[in-house]
Amino acid sequence: MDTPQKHSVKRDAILRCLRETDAHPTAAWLYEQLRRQHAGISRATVYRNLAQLRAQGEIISVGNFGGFERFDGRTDPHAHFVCRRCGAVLDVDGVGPGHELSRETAGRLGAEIDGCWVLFSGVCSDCRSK
Amino acid sequence: MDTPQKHSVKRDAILRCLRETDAHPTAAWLYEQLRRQHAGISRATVYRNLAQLRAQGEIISVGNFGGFERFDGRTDPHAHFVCRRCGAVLDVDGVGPGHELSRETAGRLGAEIDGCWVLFSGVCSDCRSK
DNA sequence: GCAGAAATGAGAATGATTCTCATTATTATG
DNA sequence: CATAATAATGAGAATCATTCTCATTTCTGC
Repeated sequence: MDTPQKHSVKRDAILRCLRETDAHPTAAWLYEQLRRQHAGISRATVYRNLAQLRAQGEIISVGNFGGFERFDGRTDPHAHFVCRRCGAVLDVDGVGPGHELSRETAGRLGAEIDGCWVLFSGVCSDCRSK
Repeated sequence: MDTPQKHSVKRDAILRCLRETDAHPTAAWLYEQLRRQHAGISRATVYRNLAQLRAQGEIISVGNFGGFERFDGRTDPHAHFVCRRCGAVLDVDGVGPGHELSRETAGRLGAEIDGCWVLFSGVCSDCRSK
């Protein structure tokens, strides 16, 4: 019951592309990449499939930074760091409210929690040394 | 050295408006509120002053949800919860990587960290009981 | 009061994302 | 294998929150 989807070469390619990088790309970046292998691919296809993959839980959105949504092929719980100078988004492992904290928060709010994002911002190593 | 700004009635009103609510409003919502007290106020003024207040650290942005940026007049460290059904954004206190964890993360990344966001998503109490 | 800096309003411009719709794959079925 | 039903796609138009422009007004220090 998890992936009752029919086959789509484009969607597969988008997912593969997203899993092969840790750059947390934008839709525009993915579009440029996919254009190489799939001449004539449309932006609409990229956006549509990103939305669908996210709805299926195959990918997540890290957030919207500077007007650009950033996607991630990693779906296991992990945090992120965004550099406000160059815009790079880095993975941060071993940080963040785990299931326990989410459960506690859910109880307090009377809400059903199904997602948690932890984001740090600052200036990355590369930008600091410039 | 914190607020070397000159006086601006509009900016003061925006800040006051934002501090009087815990709804984490959008720019559009603030614009509608401010129109009542300040007839003829322009959207540009709202956006410009929000940007300036954020740059000064007087307010923060909770994030961009559904294409709308949500602002918060509370600047002390606290987490948020966003309902993916109704879009409500709620404050969540007593959660989140504190300064210690940020310092640890910063060390690992070689980065300078100056901000941290913790966001939960799910279905809020109100929406669940419907 | 006066000059310079900052703020403002009105509306145009921007640009990422979404939508439309005709066409083309893909799947299920007889 | 046809063939109908469903899903995916491309091209480009449409959306719409946000930003920009620029002429005008307000504020500040002197």
